[in-house]
Amino acid sequence: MSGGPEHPTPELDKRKAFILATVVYEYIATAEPVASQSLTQKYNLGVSSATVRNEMAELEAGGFLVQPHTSAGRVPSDAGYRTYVDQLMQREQLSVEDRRRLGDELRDASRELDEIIESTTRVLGRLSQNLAFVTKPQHDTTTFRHIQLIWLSARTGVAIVVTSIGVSAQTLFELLADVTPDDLTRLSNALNARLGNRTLRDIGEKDVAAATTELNLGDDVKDAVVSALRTAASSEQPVISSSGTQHLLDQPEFQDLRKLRSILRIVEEQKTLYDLVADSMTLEAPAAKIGHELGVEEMTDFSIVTVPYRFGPHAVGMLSILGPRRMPYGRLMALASGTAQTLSQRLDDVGIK
Amino acid sequence: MSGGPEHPTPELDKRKAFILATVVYEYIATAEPVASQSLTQKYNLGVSSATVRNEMAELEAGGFLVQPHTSAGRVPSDAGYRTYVDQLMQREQLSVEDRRRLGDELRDASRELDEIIESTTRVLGRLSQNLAFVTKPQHDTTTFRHIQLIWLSARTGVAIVVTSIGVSAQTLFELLADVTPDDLTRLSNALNARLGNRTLRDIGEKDVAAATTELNLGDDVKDAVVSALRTAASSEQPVISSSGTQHLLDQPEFQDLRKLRSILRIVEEQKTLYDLVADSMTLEAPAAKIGHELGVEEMTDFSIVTVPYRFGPHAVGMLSILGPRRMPYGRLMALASGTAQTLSQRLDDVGIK
DNA sequence: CTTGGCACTCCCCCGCCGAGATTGCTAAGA
DNA sequence: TCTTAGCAATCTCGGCGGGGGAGTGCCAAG
Repeated sequence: MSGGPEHPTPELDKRKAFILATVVYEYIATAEPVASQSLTQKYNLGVSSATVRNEMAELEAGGFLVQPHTSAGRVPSDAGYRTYVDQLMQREQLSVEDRRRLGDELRDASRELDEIIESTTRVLGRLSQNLAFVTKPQHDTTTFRHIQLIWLSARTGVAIVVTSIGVSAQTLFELLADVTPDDLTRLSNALNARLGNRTLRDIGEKDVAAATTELNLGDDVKDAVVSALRTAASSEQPVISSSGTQHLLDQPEFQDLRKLRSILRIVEEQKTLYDLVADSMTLEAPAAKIGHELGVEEMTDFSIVTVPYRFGPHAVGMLSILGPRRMPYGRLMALASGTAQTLSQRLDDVGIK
Repeated sequence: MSGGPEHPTPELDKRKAFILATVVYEYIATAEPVASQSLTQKYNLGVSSATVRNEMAELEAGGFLVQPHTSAGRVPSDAGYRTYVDQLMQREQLSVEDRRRLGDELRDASRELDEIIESTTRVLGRLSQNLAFVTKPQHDTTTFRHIQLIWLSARTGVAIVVTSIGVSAQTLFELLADVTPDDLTRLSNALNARLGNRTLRDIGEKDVAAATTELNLGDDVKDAVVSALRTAASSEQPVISSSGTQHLLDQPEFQDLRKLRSILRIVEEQKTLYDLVADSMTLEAPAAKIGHELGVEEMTDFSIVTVPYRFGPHAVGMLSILGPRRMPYGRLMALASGTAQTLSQRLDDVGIK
């Protein structure tokens, strides 16, 4: 311990690192506190259980392990998992089996965006044996393709916005003054001519205003269109598809119902869930948030693995797996990555060139 | 048992009926087996507990009550609940409190169909303190308002169908031969002229064919339109919105996780759920299915209350509450009815005249 | 037919105990 | 200085048993 650097995560010597990694690995597999002796028996450590005990005691002092009670084995702490994920575990590739099932199950998915997302979520839930959730694509970086204003009555209509990834929104609108079907058709045409091939994000109010004033239409019409485009770009409360709640019940740590109740509520509410993963949208690699890192009291026993998926060059949504802290990070991160890749691929296939 | 009538539900004399009703009522309230003595204490029966015991023994022989074990009180059987619901309980009105909350929570709901359904589901889940699920409207009895075919590329496009209740479907289509934007516009106009004010159900393939041949468009175009209209009329797998799963965890009978797991799966799958309530769509009053009546092994501990909601003159969907068999049928049936009424009202307000 | 009384049954809670697992510590050895 | 064998101490967990209590069924009297 003499020359050790004073990092927040102090450097671990080789043996400690190996022991920590093994404890985490073993605990993930068995859900039982890991004893020094079982380690020396199962793994070839080259030292006795007494030595392992000493090391474990130091790992506990360093905050990587905790003991449920005096005469029990050790269990990883959040910091222990973190170190494991960041430094110790090997990055896994998607297993052949998983890759096959992923391909199989998504082969015959429909071409409809929503159904693609839903079926991807279901597959991810099933393969991960945890709760999977997927945010539906944000359209703000996708390319505008078409807007159609449909006349329903003198003062009502529907606005439909189509982007390169599909139909992104339909909005009912009400106007203050009468318009004719022809007004709306001409406005649609004007907007389509003007806005083509730009990303939704880049389309501003004045682009719309230019079209409406040209056609002598009121500001109420302009506002309706702007709001339709805005809704299309990103719904204020992003929608999440989720699947696999029942798998959580299988985890031994959730035999206690209290832990489950709040999770179910959070999953239904969606908003908290979204906020938890939102910051992972800009990342390249899969990210794991572990226990307290989630910053939500009720979720300290859970972890979330998140990875963005893309449409074209931009990340448009995220795929996540929610499970016990004791989750197989390596496999799930590989699985999430692989699924995200498959999904991105599929969106590119389906997308409108 | 000699001269007893051989009805499936034998006639109950007044006192038996009252005792059965009270046992059910009491068990619903307490979730504890009901003892003869507690009945005579809490309710003014005018007879002693010994008499009640005799009556209870006969009710058990008749299949209305069961005893968890020899020295326990009685619990209603499915038949007991059924008799209670059909003959014994009083039809409740929506309580003032519930009516107020219903109004409050749905006041500021959006005008978008999906959001109306979602928020109704959430409110129903919250007020019922059980799992609520609502089928999204079937459009086959709603009136056709508009179809718009949007050109995306020479061989792809989007079909949007608007009915009196809102936008009912958007479908991407692919064609075998090139078409121009103008082709699609003219076809849209032709279809709109031809199909206006008919219900989706009444629109047949030949109506579409008439329009496409008139414009010299191929059968692939016709098929695309027909399939869009068909999808709009009724999606083959009806979508269900659900809310309140976490309330099930609060029920004492579901402390056993095994019962919950299968329910969660069923709720996620949606299909079973839909099949269970589908036949209640044609009813006027709220219907209850109790335990075994649901016909699903994993759901024998549950009951479902269902009531259809309408758009205009037709039932278009259903609102259901899923909870323990021991649910307050009277209150929940009133709540479901009231919510359905509110929802129907709201759809009529929002619907396109 | 009703009712008070009573014996009987069964569940449930609680405390107790012993087995087993695992640790920390100590002292000897490399 | 690090490692290791040995050992006492600690804590959990499952099983066992008994007491309390709730509730029933039955009987005999009203």
